[in-house]
Amino acid sequence: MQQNYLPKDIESNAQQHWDQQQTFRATEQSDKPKYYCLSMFPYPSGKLHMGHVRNYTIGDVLSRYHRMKGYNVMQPMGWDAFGLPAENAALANNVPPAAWTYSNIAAMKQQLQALGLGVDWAREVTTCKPDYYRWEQWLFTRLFKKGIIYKKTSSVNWDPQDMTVLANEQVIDGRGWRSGALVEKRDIPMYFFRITQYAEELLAGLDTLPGWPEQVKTMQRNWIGKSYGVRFAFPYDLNGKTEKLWVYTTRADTTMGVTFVAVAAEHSLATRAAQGNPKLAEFIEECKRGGVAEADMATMEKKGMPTGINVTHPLTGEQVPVWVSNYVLMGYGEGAVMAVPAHDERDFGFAKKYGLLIKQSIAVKGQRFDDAAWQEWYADKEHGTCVHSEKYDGLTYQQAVDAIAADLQAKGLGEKKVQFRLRDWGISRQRYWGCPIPIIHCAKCGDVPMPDEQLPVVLPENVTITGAGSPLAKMPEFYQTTCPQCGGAAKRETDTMDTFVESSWYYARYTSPDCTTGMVDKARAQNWLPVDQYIGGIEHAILHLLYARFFHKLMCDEGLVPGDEPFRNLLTQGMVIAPTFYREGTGGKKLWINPAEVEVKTDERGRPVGATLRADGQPVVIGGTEKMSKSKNNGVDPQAIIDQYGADTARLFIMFAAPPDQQLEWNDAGVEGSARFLRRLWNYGVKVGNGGGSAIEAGTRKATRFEIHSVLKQANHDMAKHQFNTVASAAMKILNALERLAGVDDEVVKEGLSILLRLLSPITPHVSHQLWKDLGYGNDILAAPWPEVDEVALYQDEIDLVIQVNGKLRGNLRVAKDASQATLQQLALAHDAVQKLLAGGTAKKIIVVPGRLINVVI
RNA sequence: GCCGGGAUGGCGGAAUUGGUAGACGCGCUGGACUCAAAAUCCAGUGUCUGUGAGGAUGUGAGGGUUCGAGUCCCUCUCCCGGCACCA
Repeated sequence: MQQNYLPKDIESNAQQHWDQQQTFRATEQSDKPKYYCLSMFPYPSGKLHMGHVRNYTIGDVLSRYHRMKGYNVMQPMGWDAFGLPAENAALANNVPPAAWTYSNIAAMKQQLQALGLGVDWAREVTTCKPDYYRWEQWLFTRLFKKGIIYKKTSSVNWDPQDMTVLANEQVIDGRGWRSGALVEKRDIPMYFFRITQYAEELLAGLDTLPGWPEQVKTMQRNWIGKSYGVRFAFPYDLNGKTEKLWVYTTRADTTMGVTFVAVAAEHSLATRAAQGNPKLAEFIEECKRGGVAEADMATMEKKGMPTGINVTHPLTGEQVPVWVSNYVLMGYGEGAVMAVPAHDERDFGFAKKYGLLIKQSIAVKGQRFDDAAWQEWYADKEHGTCVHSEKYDGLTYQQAVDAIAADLQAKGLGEKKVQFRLRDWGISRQRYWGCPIPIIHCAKCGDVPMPDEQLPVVLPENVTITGAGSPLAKMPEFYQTTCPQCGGAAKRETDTMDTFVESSWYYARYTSPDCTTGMVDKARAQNWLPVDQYIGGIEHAILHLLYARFFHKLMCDEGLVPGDEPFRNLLTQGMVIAPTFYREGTGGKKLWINPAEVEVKTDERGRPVGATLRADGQPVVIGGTEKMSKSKNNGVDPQAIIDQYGADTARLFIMFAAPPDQQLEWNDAGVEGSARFLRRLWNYGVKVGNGGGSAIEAGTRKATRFEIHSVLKQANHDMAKHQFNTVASAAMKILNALERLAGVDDEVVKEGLSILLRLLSPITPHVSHQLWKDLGYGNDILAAPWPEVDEVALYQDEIDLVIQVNGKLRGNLRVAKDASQATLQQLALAHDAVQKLLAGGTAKKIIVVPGRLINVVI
């Protein structure tokens, strides 16, 4: 046995052992229950970051823990390989996206393997390879024929200088990130998944997922946004014909308070009104400026302009003006809203700004409307009743909605309607590095899906990226083709798919990554699905997880996968954040400095008082602590830690630092502490191996066993709830307890160390593996059972109780375990501290919490 | 703006879910070992006050419920994530 802790040797030995034994190859032939443990696959950016280390360590801890608990574990890994950064890298370094991606994959795979993850690499999936995306294209054609995929126009960010479509991320303060030109909205044709058809199912499915965090389910529910309302029309006259302006509202009870109607700038009525109204046309143009991101739209100053068109209120017959406004979104409902300034905060603000009429139609307990400022109760639908609403006066919310909906229906002008906030999923991207959309445009036959036998449509990999439009659109050899239906000349679609499509079904492909006859091999998919544990960043709470759930339902409809939901249990990990440092450059521009190059000075209490750059010893400014990012240069490279301390230290630190679902602040100092613990563990192992020391006395042995099993009990509880930081702390407590013992030649040491090594092995598998073998516990710790608590060791006949007076701690009391309430009350009253505070008086009340405390109220 | 989270010593965090606030670790202070340093080991470490035993105070701010609140309720502040083309 090595005298010193040498992580490099230990780790390569352990990894070799797992390789040779093919320990992590997962097979379907097993009599154990299956456990499919999946971490969100990485985008191959080139280097592992701390978020990856955290994500994959969590997954590996759960995998190894379940393996020891007797499960047949499958933990796969792959690459979310298509995406925008590859095109950006191509622009910056003049490397084809494919070459860049493949070399990143090779580098990251090596890093992941160095972490010692128990991954079945035989199941590796790479989404940019035709053997993967051909099945995505296959599903696309199926869904296109079924009508689940359809085509319509939609708004994108347009850079008028670079003549290219920009991602929201590439729009900075309303300008293109490279050109600096003001971005415009532009309507282009795109393919959409009809996810709204599954809205009800996606919503209901959330109730079948007790293993998901409540916050994620709440976010998804709100995102789907089911609302019960009324869709109705304001009739108006157009060239002698009666037209209808449709709106949707969840507050039909306030219909009598409508004073205007607002439509989105893209609404057909706005377009029509702008003809012959240059000012309005100009305003609509102005609304088209800026990007399409909702956060920007919603924080914009609310602006509007009258159309000059009046419509008829369907109940009162009054004329109400129609306004165009930037606060109405074309994508939701009808792209038009009835405005009730008295009972909607946004309408109120708008009406105040433009001097529009405000008409109260609801009152809570007779309260009078005051149009000077917005009051909470204006929008109170629980307690309000209709006022100034003619025949509806006195009705409550539900009564008024029912009555008004019925009247509108009788007039043929509306009806109750369930509406979803969820929009159909647009998947066309005007980019190169993505999965080609398998459609051929034929002048005669229209949009023709590729026949199965012609799939895949292979993406050419040797291209030059210019930043202006997709290279595919400039490659006749790619787009010139013939129509599969009529055989005439036709043009291949040059848009690619949203990369969310690839990440929506990879979890299923892992079950049979080699399948050449379909998306998945049904038998193997049936064996492994659903995923038992999914682990990934909280930032994926809505989009990715919703799309993957949607895809599972689509694949289920194709008979490919079992069940309704893909992920039984979900663990959302918090982000890794780090301090930022900078210096002011010319013009106040901040030059960000990596934490690794900075020396932080602290005072004698350890408080940071300043920081200097190691290179020149001159001060730098300490910025905030933020999400690790390239732009703030505060990313910490995990490789440096693995190289210096080994993978076990890196894994232990990241697990010990915080519970997995919590945000984690990176701090190098803690790494040192984790390394120190593993060194201590190793040294203790060496000491036990050598044997010796004084004999352990029976009382000490009993107390130590009590301590170890108490800690184990808590640790097992924490493990079950995925609180790995306290599991690590439990391991430290056990080592502390063992080190306090005078000798090592004792059963309690053998037992304690065996518990400690097994408890630690999911977190620090290499050192645990080596010590387990070296100390003769067995050949492979992974084959050992998970340690269980010996309840006998936990038996005590006396316990400590806390004595409180008026809820404040005043003393302790050692009592027999089964002492009666009366005895305890008596003992408490007799306690010195209680006597002193009672000062001869009597206690008002004595509260006994069994096994915990006695509170004397005086 | 909307939706979802979070805030506990100098720092990361713990608290058996309403019952001893600060486990475990980092840092810091003092000591041992050493020619010295590193490493290691021992002791101390929320704040204020007191020579001391002790006392007071303390979980973002303010209020409330309770014998008892970090935990429950109300109001507020700040920070973080998402907002449909970053992944």
